Amino acid sequence: MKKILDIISDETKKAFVNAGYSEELGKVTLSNRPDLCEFQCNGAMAGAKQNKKAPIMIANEVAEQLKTSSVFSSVEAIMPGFLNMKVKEGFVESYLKELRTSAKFGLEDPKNPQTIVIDYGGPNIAKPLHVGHLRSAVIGESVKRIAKYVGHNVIGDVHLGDWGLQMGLIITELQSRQPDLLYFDDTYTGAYPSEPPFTIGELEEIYPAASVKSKEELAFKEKAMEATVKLQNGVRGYRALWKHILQVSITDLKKNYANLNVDFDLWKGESDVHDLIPNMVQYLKEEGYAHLSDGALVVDVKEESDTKEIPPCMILKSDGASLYNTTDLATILERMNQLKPDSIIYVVDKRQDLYFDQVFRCARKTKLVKEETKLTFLGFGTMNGKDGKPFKTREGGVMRLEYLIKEINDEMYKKIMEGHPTSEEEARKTAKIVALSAVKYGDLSNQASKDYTFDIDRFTSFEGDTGPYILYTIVRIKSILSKYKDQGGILESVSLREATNESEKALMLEITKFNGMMESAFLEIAPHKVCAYIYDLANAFNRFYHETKILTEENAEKKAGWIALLVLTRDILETCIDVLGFSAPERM
RNA sequence: GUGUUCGUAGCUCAGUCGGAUAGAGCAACGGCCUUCUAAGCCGUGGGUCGGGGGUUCGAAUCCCUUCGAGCACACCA
Repeated sequence: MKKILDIISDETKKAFVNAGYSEELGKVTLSNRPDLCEFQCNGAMAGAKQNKKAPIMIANEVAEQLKTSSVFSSVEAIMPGFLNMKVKEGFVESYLKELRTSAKFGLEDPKNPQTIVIDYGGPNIAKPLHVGHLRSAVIGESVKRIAKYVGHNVIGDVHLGDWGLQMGLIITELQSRQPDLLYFDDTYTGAYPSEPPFTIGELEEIYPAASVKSKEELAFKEKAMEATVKLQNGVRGYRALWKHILQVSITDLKKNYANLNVDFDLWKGESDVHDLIPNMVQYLKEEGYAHLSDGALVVDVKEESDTKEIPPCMILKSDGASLYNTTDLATILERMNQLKPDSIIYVVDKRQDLYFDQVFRCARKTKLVKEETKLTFLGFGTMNGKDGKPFKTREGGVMRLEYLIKEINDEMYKKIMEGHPTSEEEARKTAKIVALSAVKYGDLSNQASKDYTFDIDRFTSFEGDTGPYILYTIVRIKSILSKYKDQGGILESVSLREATNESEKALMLEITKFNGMMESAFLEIAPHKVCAYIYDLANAFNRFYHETKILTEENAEKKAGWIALLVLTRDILETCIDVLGFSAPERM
């Protein structure tokens, strides 16, 4: 269905035309003076010059035209030429009634659904997740869900870092610890065990140890590089070992991502495109795109309009090895072949801006992507600690994501037990849900591209503009609805009524904004708009709640109308938090 | 050095691609629970939108300039 602003704008545009002015002047926006009106139109001022007329005169003429409108309850022309308008309660009521019966609260399905690949997560399988992975997962998941909700065909790909020197390091360290393993026996031709020769706990210890060793012992590093080449060349034992690493690590990653309510459609990694690289490189050479520069194979990506020097995109290092750019280009190639996306969105640290600029340009220039395919870099800012510097543990190390989440879960558990004591089991469960909302809302309510301050104290205090506040609002509504049912009310049979007071109308108007909000959150890839919206909606509800005694209302129809409004508010809030990647408990 | 992002209340952030008196939250202060969850609601104080120019009826928003901060700048990912 149409957005409410469009309906109102159409109405106003007609009035402008009838008064003898051009149509585009009739564009209506939300009021930025809610004390004066609900909607406003500034077209009279814009039209003053072209019509050589005082803006207030134009505004008056238009206001006159709108007097008989079925939409507006009042339209005032205010100096110097604002049109301040309020809409009829009945208009809002009928709009909401239609909205309530539509599939997505008034949001229309896209005319041309797109296939969108979202590349996010990007964990390194040699290392446990740390706080640096949080933003990509949280933002990417939300972007994915928003696009899905809007009606596109969306594929989330975790894009594992599973193919570099890191693998060689682990294998080499493993060999020095357990040289007798079958995997290192070149003469062995039988099948390898299905059980890995290490646990996730050991794996987590092996990599850092190997990493340190490689910096101290040149011989070890060389051996690791050798092992990497052997692995990439397909040496059986190494491949088998690598598969074990992958399997153990992915199991652990899935568990961690599941705790964050993040899930991927594809668990592809750099290794998946390894076999595509030789042909791709050959293609780039044959078509004359790539040339040698200082021994490395590069593609020039400079453009006339550049205001700065853009270095060429490197395809192969001077030693012939592939690198980050290579696998990313090959990944684009693979995605184009297998998924044929209209759009690929990368949710990556914004410091990689230049890299992706090079990769995108290279992919376009060399026609690895179709001209119509959109490549988008959604760079997110750094997660800083209270001191404004990148987030660290108290000891100054990198904090594991698991520990961070645990810390917040525990804090939340304490809070719940202080507030509304309940069984240990339920409190733990609720704490987990609320904690996740605190972390995710805290992240998503900021613009993705900006650095933001991760302040555990602030996030666990959950007052004001926070995830828990949103959940609290939902829980309040749920509580009323369940009591209504206890009274014998039937939620399915209630129907909306005209607003009878200011706060009720304000709540209803807030609901009408849902479709427009979701549309722009998708177009602008901006989950923070969803946050801003539900905060406003929750505020509108809480004001209404404080003014209105719902369950004790004697007029049954009136009460049912309010219940219908609550159901709608709850459904929209829950839809929004689902799109943000968290959920609400029944009680808290 | 070049480029880039940014600078809004004491702190953390919004500000609908030029509109009216720049908004929230936290912190401070003052009200509101015998009645649907007080993790809430209502109110008070707090700002030369980094500085200076310009564009126009009108600028936090657009342009120029200046100061300050972060980040990036081919064989790492």
